[in-house]
Amino acid sequence: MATLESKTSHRILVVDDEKSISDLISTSLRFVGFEVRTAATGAEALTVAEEFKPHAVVLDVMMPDLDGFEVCRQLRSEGLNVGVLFLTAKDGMDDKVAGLTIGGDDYMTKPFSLEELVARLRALLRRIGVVEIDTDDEKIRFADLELNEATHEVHRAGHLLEMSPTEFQLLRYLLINADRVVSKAQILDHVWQYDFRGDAGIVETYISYLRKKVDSFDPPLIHTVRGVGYRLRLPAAK
Amino acid sequence: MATLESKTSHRILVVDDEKSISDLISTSLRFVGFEVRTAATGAEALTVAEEFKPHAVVLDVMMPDLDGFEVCRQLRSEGLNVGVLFLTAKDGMDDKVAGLTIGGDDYMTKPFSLEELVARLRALLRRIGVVEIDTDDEKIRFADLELNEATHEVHRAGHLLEMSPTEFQLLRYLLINADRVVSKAQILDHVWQYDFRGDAGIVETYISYLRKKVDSFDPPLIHTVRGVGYRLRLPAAK
DNA sequence: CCATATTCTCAGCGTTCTCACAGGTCATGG
DNA sequence: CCATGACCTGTGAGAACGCTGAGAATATGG
Repeated sequence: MATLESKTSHRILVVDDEKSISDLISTSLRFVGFEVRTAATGAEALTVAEEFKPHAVVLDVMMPDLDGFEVCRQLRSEGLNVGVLFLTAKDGMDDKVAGLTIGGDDYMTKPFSLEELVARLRALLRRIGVVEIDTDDEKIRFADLELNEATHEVHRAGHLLEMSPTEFQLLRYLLINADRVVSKAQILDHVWQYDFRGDAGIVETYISYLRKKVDSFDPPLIHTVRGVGYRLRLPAAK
Repeated sequence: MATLESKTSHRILVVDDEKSISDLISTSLRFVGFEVRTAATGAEALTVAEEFKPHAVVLDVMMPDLDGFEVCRQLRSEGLNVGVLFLTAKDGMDDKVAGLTIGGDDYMTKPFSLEELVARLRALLRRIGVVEIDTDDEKIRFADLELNEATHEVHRAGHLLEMSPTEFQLLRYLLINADRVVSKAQILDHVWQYDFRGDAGIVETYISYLRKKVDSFDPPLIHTVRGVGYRLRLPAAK
């Protein structure tokens, strides 16, 4: 309930020549409440942007016509106050990947997880000033559990918990969906990189890791819903 | 972030014939809160300045039509109380420019780092008297660590620490972003010269250098957030 | 021009993380 | 109560990550 974005939905332009990628991204972004438009080429991106006036652009660096940098430059020169989240291929061309974090911009390497994409995009909108700066926005809380995006810290009952990157992402996903059941498949789709081809059993392993850390305090917050998935909740006993 | 200048934003005119450079600069300056206008030629600079009335000008010395000195001269003859930060190519004419810094002006050689650009520009505005002189403005503090912009000195627990230029800049960047995680990519983009094409591993090396100096005292302040970046923090976060 | 400081690359090393697997435990339906 | 499938968790291999020393390359300042 807390995370329903019923208020102003922000406009995001997704630019990638691989349809499977831009579909994946746009579906996810729409689901979390953004208004999304897509473009498959740099030229198309500029055309669409002019009319759509996006608050942020998710932009593949490697594209057939104009590369991401050029598109970014032209967007900016049109005076749009737009944030850019660059997507770059992991392998090779590390040399061209310089200067992507100037201004409020950011970048991610493919493949990424959808959770991280959304988190980074929100952080970017916050920095750009599109969304009002509420310092609490950087924290997600549930009961006495608190996750801080800016410092990457997790506290439970005042104690600092050490978390690996994957544990952190998994916990964030559970927190965002607090009180709701999320299936292992959902978790896999959102928290793991989209090209992950392993067993869903990995989720059980990580839930186990999380429990050792998060639920070493009372009451336990991570609950199994047998046959369905997992759910973050407080014991009904009040 | 902590560096949002919500108060009076100062007007900066950026003059460079290379679009990629003026884009880079203006993006950075806008992000840290300045109001920016750009010009691609000396003639255009004069026109824009007349109407824009900038507090300071970032001015490339080498330009197709009028050179930076001539532009500067004409700006001054119009009675504008304007500070000038010259940009010069690495080779030659350093001495020619050096003479111009006797006023409130300053100069930097290309390529430069964005951190340094912003720091120099702020110092210049302070000297020019555009921004009120607050001696505290020249120091950045975190715990018992103090970095002085004016004297370029760093103290920890009362001890003076010797720092190389890069170490100083890196520490400043960490201090500005105290308590929040900064990635190696961010550090590279802000602290290193914009044409640096090396590995991000260099950041690890410099963090190591910094630790030997800054964290030879207790408690350690520079912390690694594995898989994400680095963070300046007090362990006091119980 | 030399001495020194600084920047940067690289590779070895230890640590942490990811993930598969497998045997144990538990809830549920018969 | 048992059988069954779902879930839990310890173990360990391999990979990824980060730290640091050594030394080459470069800049700096007398």
